[in-house]
Amino acid sequence: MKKNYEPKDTEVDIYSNWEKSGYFNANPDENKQPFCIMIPPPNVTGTLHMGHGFQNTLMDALIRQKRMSGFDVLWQVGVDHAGIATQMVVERQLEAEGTSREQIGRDAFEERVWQWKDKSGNKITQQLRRLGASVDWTREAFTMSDDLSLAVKEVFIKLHEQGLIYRGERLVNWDTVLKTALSDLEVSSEEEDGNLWHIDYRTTDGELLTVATTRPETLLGDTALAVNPQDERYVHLIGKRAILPIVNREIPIIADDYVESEFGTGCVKITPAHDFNDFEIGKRHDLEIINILNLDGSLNENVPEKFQGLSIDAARELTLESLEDLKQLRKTEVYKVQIPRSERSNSILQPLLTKQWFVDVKKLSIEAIRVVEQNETEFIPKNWENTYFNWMNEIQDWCISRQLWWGHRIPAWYDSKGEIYVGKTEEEIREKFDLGDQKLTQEEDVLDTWFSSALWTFSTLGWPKDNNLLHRYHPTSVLVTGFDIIFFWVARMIMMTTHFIGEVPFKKIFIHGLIKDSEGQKMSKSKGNTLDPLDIIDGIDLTSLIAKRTDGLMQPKMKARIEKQTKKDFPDGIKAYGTDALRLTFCSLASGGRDINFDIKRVEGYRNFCNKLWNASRYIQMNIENYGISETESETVVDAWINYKFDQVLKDVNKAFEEYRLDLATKALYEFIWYEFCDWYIEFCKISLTQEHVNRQEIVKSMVTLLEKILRLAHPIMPFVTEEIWGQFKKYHKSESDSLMISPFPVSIAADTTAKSNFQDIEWMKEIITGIRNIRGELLIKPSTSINALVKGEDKTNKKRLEKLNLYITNLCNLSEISWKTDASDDLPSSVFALEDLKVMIPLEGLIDPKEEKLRLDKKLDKLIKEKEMLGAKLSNDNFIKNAPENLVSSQQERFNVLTKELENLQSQMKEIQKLI
RNA sequence: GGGCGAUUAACUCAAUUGGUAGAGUGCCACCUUUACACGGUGGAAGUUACAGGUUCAAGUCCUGUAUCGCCCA
Repeated sequence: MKKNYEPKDTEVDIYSNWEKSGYFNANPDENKQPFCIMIPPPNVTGTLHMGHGFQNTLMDALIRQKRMSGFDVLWQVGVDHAGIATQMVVERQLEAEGTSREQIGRDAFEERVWQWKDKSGNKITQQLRRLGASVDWTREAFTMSDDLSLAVKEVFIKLHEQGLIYRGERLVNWDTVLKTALSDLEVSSEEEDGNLWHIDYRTTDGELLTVATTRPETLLGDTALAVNPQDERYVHLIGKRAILPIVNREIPIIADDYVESEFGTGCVKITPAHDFNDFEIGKRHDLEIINILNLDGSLNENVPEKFQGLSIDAARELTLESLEDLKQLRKTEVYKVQIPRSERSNSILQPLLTKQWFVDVKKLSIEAIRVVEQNETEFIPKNWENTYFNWMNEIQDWCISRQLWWGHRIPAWYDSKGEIYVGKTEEEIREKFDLGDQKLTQEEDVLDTWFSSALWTFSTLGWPKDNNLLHRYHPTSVLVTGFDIIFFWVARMIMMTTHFIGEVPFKKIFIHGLIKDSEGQKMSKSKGNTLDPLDIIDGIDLTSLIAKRTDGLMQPKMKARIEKQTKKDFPDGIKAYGTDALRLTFCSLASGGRDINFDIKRVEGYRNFCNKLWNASRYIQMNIENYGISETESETVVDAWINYKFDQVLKDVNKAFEEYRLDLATKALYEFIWYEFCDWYIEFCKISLTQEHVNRQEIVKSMVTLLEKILRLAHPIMPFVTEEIWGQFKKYHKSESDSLMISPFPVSIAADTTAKSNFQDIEWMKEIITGIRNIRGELLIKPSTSINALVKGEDKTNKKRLEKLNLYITNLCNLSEISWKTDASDDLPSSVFALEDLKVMIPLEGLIDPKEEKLRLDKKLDKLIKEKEMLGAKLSNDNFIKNAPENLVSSQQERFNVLTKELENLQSQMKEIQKLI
């Protein structure tokens, strides 16, 4: 074994061995209980980011723990087709070739997308392999595959038959660059600098009123002015008519509660065709809806001629100029405005009235609410169900059509009169509706990618085909996802699945937080603070990291800032920490909070931890080489102690997995491996192995057996280093498995009373050792100086313990001798510490300066006296005795007695010390 | 405007039904001891944002304030 663990040497090979051996694959025929997780499908265009890394690490840990615990595990993998994103990628390619999708046509374009997918669409799945994700690659799914498309078609047609899908004219978020409707998820609304313009209107009676707006150009499509009905300034105007400037159209003045009197002038313009709120007001007051935009965002024929064909920006300028000329622009106020932008094209989105397809989700939501209310599916942590209910109770119809060429084309046909027919194929429709050979044209639109994702849990299992695996893996065991897509995905899966399958898609919903940078900022390309999980695994130098972060920025001016920040945060780039260190970090951060500030220093700590485990193993291996290994294990007090401890940790880890608290599982592992296994157990073994009379080979065997158990326990969270070590020890532990990842997870064994008493003996010894080391450390006694120690006390068990464990104590504290003081003579002036009724003394003997010892003792005494006072107050409080649980009272009383004894011992020694000063 | 969440050591995070606050990193001292300096031993460091309240007992429950963040309108 190398002196340091080098993840690079092993990880890729280990993974490909696992994959080749078929260990990841589900085995539905086996007589095992099923456990199933559906991966939240990443975009086919995507590359692995920290969120993926985090999420997939959690899933993989859960999956591996279940697999080792004897479940038939299915971790379903796959990607979604990412309508817009993918289309944009291929369009950019075409542009580079000097052509366009319009030029090559729809069929050829689709062909090109498939070509792109085959060639470049598997980047993220390759990256998942680097994380160690043990997904079943043989079942990899794709939302545009034939099987999944079949499910999409089936669902669409059924919903349409049931009257739950309709086509209608509604306002949608319209991207004027990409010329398509967008989902709410693709809209990012941020505050930007803008203006609030105050515009004068006149009523038909000649009265003046001023309206404030952030979008003056939309007045060309206004069909009303509105005020709050309670607003006394305007109450007399309600019902009158005003003249729209520039256009000179007469519009009504209406009253609506929506209007806030405090906003602007308290009088607002209403543009039902281009504002979501105004649209609702328009419906309430039966207002005319005038659409003034073309699909590309230019102004259409519904505006005065000089505005026609202008862009929105140009129209705004001309509107303001015209108002100025008319002397109707009263003032311009600087104002912060929420601007909704397309995450795809970064263009400002326009609410636009277009014909779209919608799902009437209100009816689907009833059952979806019930199953969560009645805990048929359960959010972890529980409080996320509030978010879910809030959204469900105010649910809006879901716009599922997109004006794209990449996606599931809507299975609807129109005849020449515009009648709609929905069905699987044109032939089927002709027959079903007896349409003869009249001309039919298929709907051009495709479906929202989320529509196919909503079917993910059952479409990937083979629905609607008969020979599907739903009976085995559905409902799936748990969904692992971020809270940001509870609406877009989780809620929609629950609706679709309860409606079509009649059961919930998953029994548990494990919601995790979002990874932010170490300062709590959201990671984003434009901020230049992203981290690539693979860079943490493989390492990256500063220059490359800066290049990566500043490449292809939307705002080039950020470059200098990003460069500076990156130099500050990562002055030496990022070291290669390996996958296990990253996974440990992710798991340790999975505590249920909603923001996770990722600090690279935590990774370093866990990298060191991997190395620690590696080196402990290396030490054991050296002993095998030195002494050989027996078939039987030693059964010493040390073995009993560590096995007892291991069992406790195993219980903690199991509990943590049950409760989805991987942070606690990680913590338990870390503390056990480092602080018990390495710091104590191996140190004890070192000492045992120096003894001539012991059976060294048996001790070595014990070490190997324990190590192998530890590797099995730790494997789900740190799979690579454990598998590597396990493999190196295979010929010694002789496990029947071919691989650690398919070995059984450790099982708890009931400890007997001897084991418990042995356990307590060692715990007692650890305190003695720590106490002596504490004196050595604080009084700066050189490690190389051998000293004497005396122990005095009444308890006979302690005397026996000391005799039994003398060897360990003397070695680990570098004592020449530790002896039980039996005679009644006065104690020598000593440095001392107290453990219950014991007094452990290190005689000064010119070794220790009494003044130093007095200082040290003063500090200890202070602490103990304070604690004793506190306890005393508590115990003399009748209310405490009366109300507190009995076991607490007795334990506090016990602690009080111990303190009293310890203080006595320390104080008597203090007197001796003071004589010397 | 409505809802939700956060505020704990210098930094990043823990703390099981209320029972005397713990890790990692960093810091200080000592140690180059044949597993590991990606290490060992010891140490310092917190008025748990603030102000009230409930309770024998509050980081934990309640009310209010401040700051920050997210979602919805």
